[in-house]
Amino acid sequence: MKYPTLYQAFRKHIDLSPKAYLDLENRLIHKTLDKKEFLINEGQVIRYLPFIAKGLMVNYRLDGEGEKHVIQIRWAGLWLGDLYSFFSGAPTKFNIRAYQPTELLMINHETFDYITKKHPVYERFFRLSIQNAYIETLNQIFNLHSSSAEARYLELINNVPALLNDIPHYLIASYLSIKPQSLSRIRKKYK
Amino acid sequence: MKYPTLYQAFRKHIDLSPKAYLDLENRLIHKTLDKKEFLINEGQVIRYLPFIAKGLMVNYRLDGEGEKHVIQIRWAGLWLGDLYSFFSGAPTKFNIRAYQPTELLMINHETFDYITKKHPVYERFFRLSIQNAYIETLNQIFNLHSSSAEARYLELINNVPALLNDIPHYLIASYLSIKPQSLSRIRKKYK
DNA sequence: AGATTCCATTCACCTATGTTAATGGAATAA
DNA sequence: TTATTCCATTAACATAGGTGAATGGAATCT
Repeated sequence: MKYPTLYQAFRKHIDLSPKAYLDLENRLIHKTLDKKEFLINEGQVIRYLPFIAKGLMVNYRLDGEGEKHVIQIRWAGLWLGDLYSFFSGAPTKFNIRAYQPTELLMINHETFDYITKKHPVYERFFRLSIQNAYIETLNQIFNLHSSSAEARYLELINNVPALLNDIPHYLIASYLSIKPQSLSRIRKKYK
Repeated sequence: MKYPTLYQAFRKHIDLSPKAYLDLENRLIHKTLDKKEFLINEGQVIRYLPFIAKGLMVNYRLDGEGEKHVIQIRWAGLWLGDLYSFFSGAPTKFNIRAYQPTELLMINHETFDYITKKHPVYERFFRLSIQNAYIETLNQIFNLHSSSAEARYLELINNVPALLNDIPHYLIASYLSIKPQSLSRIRKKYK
């Protein structure tokens, strides 16, 4: 078993035999990204379901003025990507980029079809994954509605204290939906 | 066929024979809600997947101060509810309420299990539905990040002009994440 | 019908965050 | 190493949206 983190990620949601896991593990595509390297850009079709084995990735969209808006920040142990683009074949609207040296384990369509047919428990896993991703974004909307930027900042660094050292602050500001200057202003209050 | 709207909703995503559709239609639970009647409240477990045949429903969450935050507004032809609560059995954090006389067609667990086993195409439909709901919320987050309240208002009434007559303005304000006074201020500009 | 509650609107004032510009240090490139 | 770009921070000023209070009309209750 080369990637116990991945096995654990599955076991959190489904009852998966080591054998069924290894059947998948042997088919994974391993990909390494340097700091600031892109996994995918707006307009491309994503052909993989990527799991972050190590590192940190940021998912942002560009608005009409070309301004970046960070929608997701994801780290080791999590999936990311654009499920819609993967399943529908439509070009993505997202830009997904590593901000630390990152290792990905990726499932392509062929492997996805194979393992969900061979081990139906994986089908359940991916349905649960989408469901969880959906719930998480609903929470994110609720937070944007109900908490101030300051409160969102405090919650974020409380949950993921390492974040401030791992990515540029302007990306954290963008994720919080404020400008870097405002983030600085908030941070000053807590020094 | 009693509910062509529902059949159309399925046909938008999957290739469904009338026979397979009728097999479901006969098992639907029909529910009528009065104006302002709740479908479900925070803390309850939702036991159905509801489709809106007629009317209009609002989904909101309460924050720590007891303030309502409207997360979704949904109308005829759409599904709603809390997929997470339905599939996991966990109590919901949402309050779902009709704001017009509403008719729902609901699928319970027994029916869900039956039709997805009998007609696997339904399985695909529900995976696509979750996926679409997920994409929609990602868009909602992007809009909250990238557009002003004024721009979000203009987009909303452009997409759903009837909304202003169908629900109280304070709910629209909440959905836009502003106060009713601010909505009035914006509306004044466009008279 | 009359009383009551609810709701949209307006106004004056307030606050959080945006904007523009400047600075210096850190990271990167030559 | 030096030059250059990038980034976090600060400050002064600008603005979108919040707050609290008042008003009048619509809807609901008795």
